[in-house]
Amino acid sequence: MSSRPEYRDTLFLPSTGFPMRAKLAAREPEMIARWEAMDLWARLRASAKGRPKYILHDGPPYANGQIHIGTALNKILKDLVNRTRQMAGFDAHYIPGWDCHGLPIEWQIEQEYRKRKQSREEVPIEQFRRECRAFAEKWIGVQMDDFRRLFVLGDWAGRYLTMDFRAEAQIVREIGKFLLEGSLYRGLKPVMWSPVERTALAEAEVEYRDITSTAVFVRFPIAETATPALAGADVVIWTTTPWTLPANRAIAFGTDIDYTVLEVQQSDPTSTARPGDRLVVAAARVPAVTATAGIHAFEPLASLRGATLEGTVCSHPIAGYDHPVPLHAGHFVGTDQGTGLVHVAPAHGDDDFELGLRAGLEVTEYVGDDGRYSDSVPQFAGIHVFKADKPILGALGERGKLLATERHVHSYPHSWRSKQPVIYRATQQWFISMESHGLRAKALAAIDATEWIPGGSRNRIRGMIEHRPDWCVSRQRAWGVPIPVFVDRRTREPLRDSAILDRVVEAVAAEGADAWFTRPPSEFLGPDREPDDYERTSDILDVWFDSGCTHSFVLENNPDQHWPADLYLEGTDQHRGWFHSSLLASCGTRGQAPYRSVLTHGFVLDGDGRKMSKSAGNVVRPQEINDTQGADILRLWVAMSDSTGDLRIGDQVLAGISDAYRRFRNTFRFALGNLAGFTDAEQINAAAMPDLERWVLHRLYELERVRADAFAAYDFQAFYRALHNFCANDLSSFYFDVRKDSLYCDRSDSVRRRAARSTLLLLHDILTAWLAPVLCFTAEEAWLERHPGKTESVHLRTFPEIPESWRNDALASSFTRMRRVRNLITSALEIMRRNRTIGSSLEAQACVHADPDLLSDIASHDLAELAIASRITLSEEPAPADAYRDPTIPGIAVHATAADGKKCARCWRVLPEVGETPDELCGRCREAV
RNA sequence: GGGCCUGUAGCUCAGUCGGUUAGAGCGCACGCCUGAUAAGCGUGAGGUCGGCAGUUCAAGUCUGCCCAGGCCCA
Repeated sequence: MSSRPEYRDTLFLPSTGFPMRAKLAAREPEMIARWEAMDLWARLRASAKGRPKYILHDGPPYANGQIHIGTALNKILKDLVNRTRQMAGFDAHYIPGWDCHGLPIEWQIEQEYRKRKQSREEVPIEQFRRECRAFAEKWIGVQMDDFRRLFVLGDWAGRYLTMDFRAEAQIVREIGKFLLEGSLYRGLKPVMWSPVERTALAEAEVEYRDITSTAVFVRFPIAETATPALAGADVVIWTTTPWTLPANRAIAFGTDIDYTVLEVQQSDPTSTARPGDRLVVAAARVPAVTATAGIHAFEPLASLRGATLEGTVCSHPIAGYDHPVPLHAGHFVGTDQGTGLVHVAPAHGDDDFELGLRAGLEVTEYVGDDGRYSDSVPQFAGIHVFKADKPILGALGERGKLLATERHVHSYPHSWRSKQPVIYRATQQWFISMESHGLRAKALAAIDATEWIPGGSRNRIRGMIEHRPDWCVSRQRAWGVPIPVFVDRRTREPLRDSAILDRVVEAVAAEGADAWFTRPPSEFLGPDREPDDYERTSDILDVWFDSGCTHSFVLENNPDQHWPADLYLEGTDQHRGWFHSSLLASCGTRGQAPYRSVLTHGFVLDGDGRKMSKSAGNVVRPQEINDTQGADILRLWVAMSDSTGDLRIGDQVLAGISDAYRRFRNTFRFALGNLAGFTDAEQINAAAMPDLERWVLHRLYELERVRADAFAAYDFQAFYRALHNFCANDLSSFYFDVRKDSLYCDRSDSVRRRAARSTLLLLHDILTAWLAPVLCFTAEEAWLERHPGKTESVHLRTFPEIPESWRNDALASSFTRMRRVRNLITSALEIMRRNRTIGSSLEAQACVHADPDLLSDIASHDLAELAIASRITLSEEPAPADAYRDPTIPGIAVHATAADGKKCARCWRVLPEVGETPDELCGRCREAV
């Protein structure tokens, strides 16, 4: 039984230059250099010339920092879409872009000034804008390097920037359309205002944090009422923002809320509530309010429904504020906290403003840009509103109107950039009306006409569009596209003149948005208008308007693209961001959405499903994965995750991805190793192949259908999971394992070996194409191993045609049954292995006992070959008692024993024929050597 | 607090119209092989289907509530 080492040299053992260890982190950059040297992008475009276009329009990342794992996910997903569409026969010309204007960049430049103890006001606006531009350029370079390191294919040389002059000019033209149409209007509205940054903020620029405020209970004496029970009483309001009290113009009550008029009988000596005082509060709040105010005993005098309060008028509690304070119904009033009576300052809240509109209240402009009360404000002029608590409380106390104070922790809006609290403040802003020209209706219709994946996206954006207020597009900042409007000094009306707009667009296209600020107004106004009659708007546009216009300057009038885009693909946060602003900008100017489909992906969480944050220390950086494991690992993670929901990434997840990667890689390695020296002459066609090979081809046919369906639905995970299972289940543990004997030991001219090698070639050909979109580097490496050439690339290929003739359902179901029997045999062998009767399965033989009808099906297969045993016999006789059975597979048993005969010194099978000659070889091997 | 979404094995995911004992791959444990070798093969363990209630002859699947997580908003 001794094996003869010299026979090793007569075998065809695998041989390949494709290493088992990938060394991706080191090799990937070399491969990128090679693709750039061969100008892969230009070759791709040339090869796709004339094919139908597929346009995925890139949502521009913001150019102010390193990319994070979410950015990487987004770009890799886009790349998967583009590559799979390109390989499916489309011309996928992808133009990446960047969002360049806006507050975050301005803020960083200002920070640099602050570090140098320099004020921004000392710097000319052109210089400031120049610095912002340089800052954006720097980060665009950094981000582009990272994207290219991930091997995201795109027109990097032709990338778009929202700060390109032609982009800025087009953005001016787009806002100009709203101006000329009349839906752009100027209005006074409370907006979120950051006193630190001195600008209005969009909701997207605000984050909520918990703060502790001094909440106050304030008494408003009733001055006029038709209800006798109210005479002489004080209405008590509660607010967490005492600084808004000077702007108070009304008090809101709930129509259906029950209120109590109570008379104080006994109170704490420190309390401002004196016996005999009468107070009005919601019945539900009486216990809380009296407790806070130190009222120990009281008498409820009357109880009345909110509606009866209408018509009652209070006087203002602070000296010097003599205006009446009427009571009005407000739908926003509740009794969860406070007093059930809400102080209304129309200048300082949305609800307040709306109530003020209905009730005809004055909107005060008491607070300036810097957050200080303006000079006209009695008592408090010049005081910053965040430092106003003390003087306001003092003024209330002077008149005995401060009933109580308490510390109150609540969530409050902050600028996400400066982390400083913001205020609601009435300011002059530019708005795009949702109603005046039917924008809301157009947008809703466009939502219905768009495909949303997953389906929940439609509901989400619909709800937002249905309820959103008019779009506030102005910002009192410098780094952005100007709102190109002249306002008539006398009428305060914006000038709507297309000739002026044309001149502005032309100037911006030539010298950038600076032109608006630096050119004399007369150049734009033309000879017929007197510059002194008009005021040039200095506001710039909300950056969401910029990015909402990318479709117009990237897709339209571009022969490489088309409008609308086939797909927008962004994270789920973009329902309120880019999906939203693009929809409004496009519906307002073109009446339809700029996209046919919108695909959304989730957010990346850590290994435990938690949000990543610097403070939690659970941030996974894509750059680090590239530099350690390789971009192919990161790409495979994307392809094998369900990106419609949130994704997890962490050591354990990445370890799993690495395992999957190794399976794919070793599949390539096995095929390549066994294809050494393979030539066209050796190849045979499918019809001449054994059943085993034809079954492999059938499986490829099935996978092709999964592939086509999955890619069409952007469900990459479904296909790559199926492919991974195929490599593990069907190839490695079955087909490859079975065919090793033939590949290593058969004569080189045997049909069986030739069929196996032909199949390996097909597998190599098909799997390199199928994996090319994901494992860009590895698939290329495997492809070049058989197709060397300076300008050769797997990425220039399309998906191979899989012939319908490979389909063989009957064979497939027969194989399914056979593999069940095979499992039974391997289980039986395992028992012998435990008993130390055998080690290798080739040391065993087995007899399969079964009913005749079962046997006839099994008999069509060479079970010894398929189960890698030395002999399998079939018998209709009842099985011996110690035979292996599986209760779930009735009517069949396997009786396994040590194989009869001697071990062939070359192929290691144990056969009776070995030893008949002195060479200790089986018949097949004797002939082969 | 509101809107949208997610929750099945340690991980990544299947699970059709409600219908047998809930599956796969990986990982893990144990064993084998040493001719894919920092590989390969086999066997096995592992689940209160987030929880509770309801509808039903029957619920991972339908309904309600709750819990946890995410995005957006307040």
